[in-house]
Amino acid sequence: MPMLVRWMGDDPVMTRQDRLGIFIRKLLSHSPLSAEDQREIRDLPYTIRRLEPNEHILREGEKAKVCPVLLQGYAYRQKTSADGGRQIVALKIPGDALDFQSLYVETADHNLQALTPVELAVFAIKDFERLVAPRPNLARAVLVDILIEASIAREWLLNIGRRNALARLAHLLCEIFYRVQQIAQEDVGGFELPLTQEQLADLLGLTPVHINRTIKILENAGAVRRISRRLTIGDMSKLRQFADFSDLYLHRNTVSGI
Amino acid sequence: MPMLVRWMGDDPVMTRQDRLGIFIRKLLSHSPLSAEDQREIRDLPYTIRRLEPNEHILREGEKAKVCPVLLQGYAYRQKTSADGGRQIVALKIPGDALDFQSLYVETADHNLQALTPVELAVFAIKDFERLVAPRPNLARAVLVDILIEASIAREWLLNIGRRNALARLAHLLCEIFYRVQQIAQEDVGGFELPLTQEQLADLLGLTPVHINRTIKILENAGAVRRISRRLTIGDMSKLRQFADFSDLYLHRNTVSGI
DNA sequence: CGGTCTCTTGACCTCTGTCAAGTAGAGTGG
DNA sequence: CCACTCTACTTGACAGAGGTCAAGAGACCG
Repeated sequence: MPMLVRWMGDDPVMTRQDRLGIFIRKLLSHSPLSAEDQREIRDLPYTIRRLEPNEHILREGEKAKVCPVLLQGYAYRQKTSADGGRQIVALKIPGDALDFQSLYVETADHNLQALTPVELAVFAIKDFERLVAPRPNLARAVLVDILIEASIAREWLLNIGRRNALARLAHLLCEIFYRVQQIAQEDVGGFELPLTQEQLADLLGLTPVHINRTIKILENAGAVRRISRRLTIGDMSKLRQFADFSDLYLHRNTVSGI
Repeated sequence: MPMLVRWMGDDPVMTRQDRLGIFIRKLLSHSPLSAEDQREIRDLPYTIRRLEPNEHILREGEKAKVCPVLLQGYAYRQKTSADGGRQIVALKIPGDALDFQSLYVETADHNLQALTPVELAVFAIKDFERLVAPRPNLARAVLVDILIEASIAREWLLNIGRRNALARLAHLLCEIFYRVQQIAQEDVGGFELPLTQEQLADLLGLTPVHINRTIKILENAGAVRRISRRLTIGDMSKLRQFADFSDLYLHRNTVSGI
């Protein structure tokens, strides 16, 4: 395992409550929660589930019976067109709740799968609902989480609809870096991307071959580095220039109300 | 005004409460609301605001102070890239709430503008919050509304990322037809699109010239018709074939729980 | 009836896709 | 430690969908 997961703690000393720390940190990054709110989350019963890359967490058309939160690894939402084209429509990183949607809507409209080996904390929907319903702060945190994911989807629409391959790739890398940085407890300066070029292609509406060519441009410009096959950020400011990146759409610590 | 707005009622006999009917109908299309819930909405104070095409309802970076609902006309969410590329990231039709997001998040991450001449019902955020907070059914309806918009954004990602121009355009036309049909009280068989080719281009990540070429293909196939400049559906089943369209992602009448 | 905004069309260009062959790591078994 | 295999990456030649440019034609509007 590369350093990417170091700060996610495989530490056997961690208690069950500790393991949810990353989830709480994620929620706190956009919503204020009282110490009691946090404790209530930590005290919620859950089971740990581990999946291999590309295993399904939820399938299009299904009804979810549980509420999974990503503790380790990456996951993605994916849809396919009739002619087999695959599009990844969301990328989830450690700390992200994977399926708040199923708390409120009957059937899944996309496939939810593990991208890397993942570890999930799986709550029962009933438990989660009972927790959130009477606590406005938590209900709001869930809502804000949903809204931020929607905002990211809109930025992706702009990215895929209007930016060329180079800017598109740079933009995605910037976003991942910012998001990982946000939930990491330490600096993630040189973190390594666990994405294959095929996955990058499916994220960006491009082909693997063109991703390869585009990475090389970023690499030659020094914006990105590679150790063997692993992609690493070389020069963030260069990357941002390529990307036309602004983090406004990530809504970091910009909650209204309380 | 073409038949498109006929069923939206400019009828002067309509009371203030009546005018909100289309909003309630939209909410009912995905969430059950008691008669009392509905009355509470109708009794909420609001002001009417009319805007011309492309006028801003909300600007990126701003904080909304009101909660607008679209009564007549179309509106859109839009983002631009550094090199001036414009992408429409959401299309709103009569009955749609335009900005539930601002109830929960500090700053707007996109521009919200009128596409045609529009009529808005504008609620005060405070009023709306006071209405929704103690009513779980209404809170849930707001949430489901937000989730369905997010689902549409994901389908658009697939559409723009993986479908060619022909399927892409056909898919958008199918979606608009289904959505308009859903809130219309009568059959909207031959309804006319109020979109220019440039707007279609900005919706689909294409150029106006290519939209023009693509419309002609659909027209020659009989999937679409044109009277002067106005686009009309010619043959829905053909259009669906071009589009690889399934309406699952619109989540029509598929709510979980109460 | 001139002005303006769309739409239309053709010629040409280029970004990205396709195909195909080859290379390099990572893992496995001997 | 060395084959062997599998998967991912790399590269080049070529193709094609969609973009760009530019000029002209239709609508619509005062």
